[in-house]
Amino acid sequence: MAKARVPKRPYHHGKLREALLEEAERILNKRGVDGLALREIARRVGVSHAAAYHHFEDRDGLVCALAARGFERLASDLAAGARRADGPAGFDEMGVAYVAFAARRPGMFRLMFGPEAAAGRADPEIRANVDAAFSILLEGARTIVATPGDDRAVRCVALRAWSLVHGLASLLLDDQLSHHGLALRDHERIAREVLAARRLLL
Amino acid sequence: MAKARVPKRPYHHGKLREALLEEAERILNKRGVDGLALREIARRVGVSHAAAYHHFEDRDGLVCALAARGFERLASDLAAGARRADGPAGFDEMGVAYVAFAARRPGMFRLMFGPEAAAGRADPEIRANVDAAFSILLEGARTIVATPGDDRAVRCVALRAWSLVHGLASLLLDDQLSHHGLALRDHERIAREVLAARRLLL
DNA sequence: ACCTGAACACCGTTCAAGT
DNA sequence: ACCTGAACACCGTTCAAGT
Repeated sequence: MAKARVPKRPYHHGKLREALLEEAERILNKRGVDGLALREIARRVGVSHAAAYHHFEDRDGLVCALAARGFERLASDLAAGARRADGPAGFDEMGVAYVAFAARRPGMFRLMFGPEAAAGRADPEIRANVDAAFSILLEGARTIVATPGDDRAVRCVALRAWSLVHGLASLLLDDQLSHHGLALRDHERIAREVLAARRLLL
Repeated sequence: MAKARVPKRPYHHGKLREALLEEAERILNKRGVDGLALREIARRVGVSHAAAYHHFEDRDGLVCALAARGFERLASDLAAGARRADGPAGFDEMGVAYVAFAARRPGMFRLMFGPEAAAGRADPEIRANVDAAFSILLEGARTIVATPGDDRAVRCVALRAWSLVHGLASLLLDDQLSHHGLALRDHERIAREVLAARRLLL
């Protein structure tokens, strides 16, 4: 019998970057950004701890790459939300979708807006995804504003709406509301209640 | 000449807990929660790296103690804000004060609501301070609601207002708005603009 | 072009021992 | 009651060397 000559994994992984990001996201969902350790990710993917540095500048580089993916998904979730209803009601649905995104992916949500991804705010890949998400928000704001041509008014409404849902999502995730009988699991009902002030954002 | 017999610092520090917290806050303001290292804090206070464990259960314990101080200051800032104007306008001032607190102490603000202080949400010392801050918010909400006796309505307004200012503060700190011409340094003007929808929170 | 192992300078945490 | 030093098991990051 010939000895096992074929190594289980070839020296070159082939799609290590992808594999690292996927493993990272698994850990992110379970233990949050602070639980993300480059060495552990490499270990679990079955590669040396130094290998990751051929695909990311450093730990923050990987965090930024994750953030880029997050904003991509957020944009698509927001667009899907807007499609659930016509006109102004579609804007409410976007808000509900925003909070739902945070509730479904708390680790990712915190990572996207956290200080470790701050370096990536300038990165063109991330910027493009962030801008895409923001454009969807602007379009939504345009549908509820009295003068859709007034860009300043549209941006003001968008800022209020973003602040409102971002704050609600953050407070829910950070467990600040459960002592007032508002549980994370009821995020959809709570979001609708908070957004009932919609025409009041104007 | 007698040799220096009096040690610079006695074996027992006396108020080590205080000293550690103060040094921690200095670092917190400069480098954020992630920059907080128990060993470095001890080193700078001039004490062994294990000494801190006689005053805090672990690193999260120190973070929670910092959070308790933070909520105390937030409550006093909010109260001071409310005193700046009578009636409903006082509620706006509270919102401005909330955002100003975040802008002045970004590291502290993030720590207070971040995942590392999550363990402390149950701690009675922190709870008392959080509840004190929340009570001030509720009182403010009561002044702008049409039916101050309707507790449900008051809490709903409070939640909207809190979400709005918390979201705005977070987005400003996390540098999500600077690309839209909204700089952290203009936090007061921006907060007033966003809060101009006050009577619309109802 | 991509991956490895050893090395370095940090951490958090524990614990027996000192004052 | 409070503090120390050594020890352990982790990190992130770098770099010469391997394939």
